[in-house]
Amino acid sequence: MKLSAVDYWVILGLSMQYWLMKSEPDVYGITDLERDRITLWDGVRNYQARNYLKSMEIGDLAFFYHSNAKPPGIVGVMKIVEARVVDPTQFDPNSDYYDAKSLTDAPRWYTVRAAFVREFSIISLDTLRQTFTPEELGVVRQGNRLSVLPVQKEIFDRISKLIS
DNA sequence: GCCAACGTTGGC
DNA sequence: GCCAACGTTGGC
Repeated sequence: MKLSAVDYWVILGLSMQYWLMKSEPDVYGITDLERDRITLWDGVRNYQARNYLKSMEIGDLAFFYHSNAKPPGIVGVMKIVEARVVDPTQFDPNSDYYDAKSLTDAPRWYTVRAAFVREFSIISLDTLRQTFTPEELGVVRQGNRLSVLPVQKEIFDRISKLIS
């Protein structure tokens, strides 16, 4: 019997986690990730989002969400391939994400490496609003600015069924 | 381009 | 520790 990685997770009693991560397609979109295959998710400078990034584990899946897009929405899936990576841009004075208050021996900003899994036709914010309540899916909440959000397994599965 | 939402900063 | 001012996000 051949076991998949997910089977091992189940056997070990580990639960896989699911996420939604935003990026502006003009800055870094799903086609950029498809080209690069793997990317370092740098530049997050919000503590709540950082805390979610820190709790990600290898094998977790995340929806790729295009923000500031016409229309905004979910456009693909990626897989976390490296957890708790120190975001190097915090120490780079030439970076937009430079943080002068972050110390090299106590970095403030951690992130992940994520790999391209698939792209699909957009599940628009409009559709997400029609399908989910703000309690079920945080991204449909008005005024939601968090760029990294957890997604419950049940909701992840329901979104997956909307993929055409 | 507007502006509501909301996180962060800094004076007190 | 409070909260006003300010800056940013992100939909529209």
